[in-house]
This record gives sequence, C-alpha cells and structure tokens, in this order.
Amino acid sequence: MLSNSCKYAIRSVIYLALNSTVNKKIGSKEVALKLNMPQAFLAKILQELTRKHLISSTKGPKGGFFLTDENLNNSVLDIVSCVDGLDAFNVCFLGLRTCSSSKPCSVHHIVEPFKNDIFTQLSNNTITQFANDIRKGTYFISLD
Amino acid sequence: MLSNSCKYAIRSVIYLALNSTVNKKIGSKEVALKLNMPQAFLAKILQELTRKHLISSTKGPKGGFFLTDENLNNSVLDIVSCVDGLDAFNVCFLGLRTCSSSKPCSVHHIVEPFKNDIFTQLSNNTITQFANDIRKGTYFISLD
DNA sequence: ATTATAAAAGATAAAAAGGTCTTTAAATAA
DNA sequence: TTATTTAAAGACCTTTTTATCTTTTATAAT
Repeated sequence: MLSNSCKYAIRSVIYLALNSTVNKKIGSKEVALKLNMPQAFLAKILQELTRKHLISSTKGPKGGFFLTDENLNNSVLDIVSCVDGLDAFNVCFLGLRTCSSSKPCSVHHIVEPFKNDIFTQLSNNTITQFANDIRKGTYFISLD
Repeated sequence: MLSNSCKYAIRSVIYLALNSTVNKKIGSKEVALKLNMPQAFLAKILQELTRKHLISSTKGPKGGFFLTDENLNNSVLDIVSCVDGLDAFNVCFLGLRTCSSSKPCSVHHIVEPFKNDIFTQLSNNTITQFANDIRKGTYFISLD
C-alpha cells in the first residue's frame, strides 16, 4: 500500500523526532546506518521532505537534519501525502472505478473501514504523538 | 496492495464465472473489451492462470477461456497467490522486519485485523460463491 | 486437406520504482 | 581564508511492472 520510499520516510522522520534537536542535527548517513536503509536513496527522500518543509536541514559541519516545532506538529499523513500522494486511500481494492458503498465490490465492506481507520490514525496524530508512543513503549519502531 | 495484474486476473475470472461455460468459451479479446483492460497484457495473465490450472482454455475456432467445476471451486486467494504471491499478507505496513503483536508498530492494531479479515474473505469463498453474490446483487463487479 | 480462428510462446519495449554516483553549494571550524 | 563537512542537485543505472508485437501451435468448421 505504501511505497518503499514512503516507509523509509516515515521511519526516518520518527527517528529524527526521537533523536535529533536543532542543536544535535543528524546526517543522512547516520539515519541510513541506524535504520538499515540505502544511504544515497534515503538522502534523496530526506531532500524531498526538506524541500516540502516537512523536516529541516542545514549544510556544512555540524549540519544535518532535524525537526522544528512546526515539523513536529505535522501528521504522519502529511509525510505519506508528500511522498506517495493519497491515491491509495481513494481506490478500490479490486481496481473498480465505480466501487462505492451503494455499489460495493466483494471486499468493499472490509476494505472501507480499514482505509478509514488507518487514515484517521495517520491524520489525527502528530509526529510528536507518534514519537511519544514510542518513548512510552506503547508502540515500537525497531531499528531494522 | 494487489498488483494491477492481480486485479485484472480476479475480475477476469469472475467475468468468466458469470459469462462462460464449456460450451460458450470466451476469448481474451472479449474479456479485455468488456472489462476495459489491455488485451495483449490480459492474454498473458490468462495464459499464466491456465498454465497453473486456475482457468481452462482451448485453442482454435470456438476456442477461448472457461471455468471447469474444479476451477470454480478455487478460492479467490488462489488467484492472488498465483499472480502476486502471499507476501502482501505477511509484511508490516511500515516495513518493519520485527513488527508483531508483542512489538507492534504504530498501526499494527489496525492493519493486523484488516489483513486477517481480507485473507479470510478471499480464502473462505470460492469463485462460485463470489459469482453468486454478484448474481444476487449483493456485490458488484462493474464492467469498467 | 484447407482455411480460419484463437491460445501459447517468446521477443521486445515503455514506464515506474528503487537505487547509485558525481559534482556543486553552503556552512563551519581551524 | 582555507580545508572540511554535509546537504542539494542532477545525471545515471537496475529491477520490476506493465504492456505490445510477432510467430507458432492447436483446433474446429468448411
């Protein structure tokens, strides 16, 4: 459902939320190493997130990526929207153009509530809230 | 979640279940036309389904694709399994290797029930049952 | 037997996703 | 001010997905 790029993006942003501050910026190299992602590819993704103001960066020595308070108040859905767009939440599981609650496909009644739930979960919670749940040990974002 | 090929496959098989018999075989051309799919590409997909005995075919005049009673008793998950494999049902939404009920990612509790529900729906119902629900008007597979 | 028809087979190609490498620009520390 | 560090930019490459085109094979109708 989410692209590889998007999964990398989400995990990276949460990593930055948990580990970086404006005084402790983190390079794409460290993120890639810690989260086991291809470094150059991740750099491109972080570059894109920076351009769209979802994360922040500075160049040079002691430079790197970090999150401002504004960045922290974005939702995870903002990340998804930036990287993948929101199409995934608006298309029929079986690829039917005309699928709807009044003309449901065979799995519509299963897929629709799921899409709503996941959409709500991703849009109603900020990066900060996601990070806090990790800090508390409610959820886990393993360093794969 | 499902590839384009897989969606084409599912819709085609249901179309065949609803419209073909051993005495009224249907060509890939008709299926492609009626379901608005690229004909040559669909032909490849149907060829694969035939090779794996999920649908049946004969060549020549009055030839085409159709479903035997055995074909009709397969589950839709058999189609998915044939075209895409079952990986989609076994991976974490956020791409974490170690995501599980004891170390859940932030959306695990939403995604896991969904995957179970959709898996059950696709594996517990035969092609015939899917087709019957369409015939009865319970569900709809529009001719896009 | 010949012809027409339709799937099977296989080569090819376009587009998208995933990923790498090199060069340039900006910032800091010395 | 020079060297170093790190992101930005952009060219390039690989794999997968999606798709097309051509040739061959099987079958049925005539």
